[in-house]
Amino acid sequence: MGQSGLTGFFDRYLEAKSIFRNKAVLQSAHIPQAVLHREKEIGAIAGILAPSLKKEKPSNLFIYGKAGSGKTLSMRHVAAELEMHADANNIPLKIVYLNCKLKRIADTEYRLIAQLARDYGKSIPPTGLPTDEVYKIFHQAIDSNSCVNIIILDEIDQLVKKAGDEILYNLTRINDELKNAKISIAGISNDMVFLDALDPRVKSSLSEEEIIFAPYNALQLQDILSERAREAFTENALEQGVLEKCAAYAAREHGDARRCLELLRVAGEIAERNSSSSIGISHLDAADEKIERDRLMIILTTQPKQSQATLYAIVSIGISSKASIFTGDVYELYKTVCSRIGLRPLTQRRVSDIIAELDMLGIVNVKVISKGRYGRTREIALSVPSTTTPRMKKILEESLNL
DNA sequence: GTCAATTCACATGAAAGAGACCACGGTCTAGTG
DNA sequence: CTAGACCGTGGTCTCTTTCATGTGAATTGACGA
Repeated sequence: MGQSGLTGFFDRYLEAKSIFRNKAVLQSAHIPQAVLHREKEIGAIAGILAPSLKKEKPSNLFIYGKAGSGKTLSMRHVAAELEMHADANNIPLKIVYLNCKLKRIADTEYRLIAQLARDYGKSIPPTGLPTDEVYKIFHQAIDSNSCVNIIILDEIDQLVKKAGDEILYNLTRINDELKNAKISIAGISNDMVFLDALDPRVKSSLSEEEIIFAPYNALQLQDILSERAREAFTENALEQGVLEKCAAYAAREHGDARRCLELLRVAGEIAERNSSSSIGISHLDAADEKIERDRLMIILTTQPKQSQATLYAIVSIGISSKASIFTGDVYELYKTVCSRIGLRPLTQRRVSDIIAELDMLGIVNVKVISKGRYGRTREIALSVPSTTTPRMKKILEESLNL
C-alpha cells in the first residue's frame, strides 16, 4: 500500500539525524548575541545615541553601506542595549524601528506616519483620513509625555524614491513643534548617492552624523559564518573548505553576509534532502543555483500580467535572434501578444517604464543608446544565462495562458 | 574634408484621470419597548 | 427610540494615459580649401 510506504518514509525521515541543530540561526531575522567585526561602527552609533540616556536629543544619524554589511543588525543591537539601559534606570526612552521597504506598511507618507502613530498606541485606519490629521494624532501621541524618541528608518532611500523627501523634512521639523518630547531620526540606506539627491535642508539636518559601513571581506565573512555555523549545525556537518568557499562566493558579490548565510542554509537543506550526513562543496554549488532559480521564479510569477507580457516579448525576441533588442520591437511584439491573450495593450510610455522596472529587478540589462540618425532607444539584454531563457519562456507562457 | 544643423525614435518628466479602498457624518428604515 | 443599513463626500493609493520636453550621434548639406 502506498500509505504504509509513506509511513516508512516519514519514519525514516524522523530517524535520520538532522545536520541542523538550530536552523533559525541562519535566517536573516536572527539577531546574534555578538555582532562580529562591527565593533567600531557599533561604538560610533552608541556614542551618538548615548545622550538620549541623559534625556537629551541625540543627533540625527545616517548610516549607509552595501546590502548585507551589518547596518541593520548593528543598529538594532545598539537599540536593544540602549532600551535595556533606559529601562533599568527608568529613563523615558522609546525606540521605534520601521522598515520603509515593506509594501503597504511604511512606503508612503501617510502609511509611515500612521504606522508610527500605531507604534504609540493610536489606531489609525489604513486609509480615509487626511494626512495632516494623521500628523496631528502622531504629534499628540508623541508629545503626551516628555520622552526621547529615536525613530529608525530602515531602507529610507526606498521611501524617498517613492514618496519624496517632504516626509523627512516634516519629520525633522516636528521637533520644533514638540513641547515635551524630542525626536531623533536614524536613517539606514543601501544607496550611497541617495543623500546627494535630497533637499539640502533635509540633507543637513538628517545627516548630522554619518556612519559608513564597509562591506565585509572574505576573512570576516568566514568568521561570521563559522560562528553561526557552530550553532546552526551539528558537529562535523561541514566538510573541509565549505565555509571558505561560501565566504568567497559572497565576498565576490560585494560582501553580502545575508546572502552568505542563506547560501549555507540552502546548502544544508539540499544536503539533508539528499540524506547526506555532511555538507560538501557540491551542495554549495547546487544551493547557489537554486537560490538564483527560485528568485527568478518568484519574480516571474508574481509580476503583473502586463509585465509578464512585456518580458515574454523580450524573451521571445532574445531567443529568436542574436541581435540587440530595442524598445520599438518589444512594443510591437507586446501588442500582438496582448491581442492574442485578450489583454488591453498599454501605451508605449508605460511599457517603457515596465522595461525599466524589469531592469531594476535584474531580469534584463538595459542601456540607453543613441543610434544617431535612427533615434534613441534602450538596448535590452537578458541578464539570465541563455540556458535558462527557454524555461523562462515556458513559465511565462503558462502564466499568460498562451 | 569640415562643421553646424537636422532628424529620428524613443527617453524622461509632470500632471492628471480612473478606479479601488476607506472613514465619517447624515438620513432612512425596521425592530423594540 | 434606537441600532443598523445606506448614501454622499472627501481622503489615499496605485496604475495608467496624455501632453510636453529632452537627447545624442548618424546623416545631411552648405561651405571653403
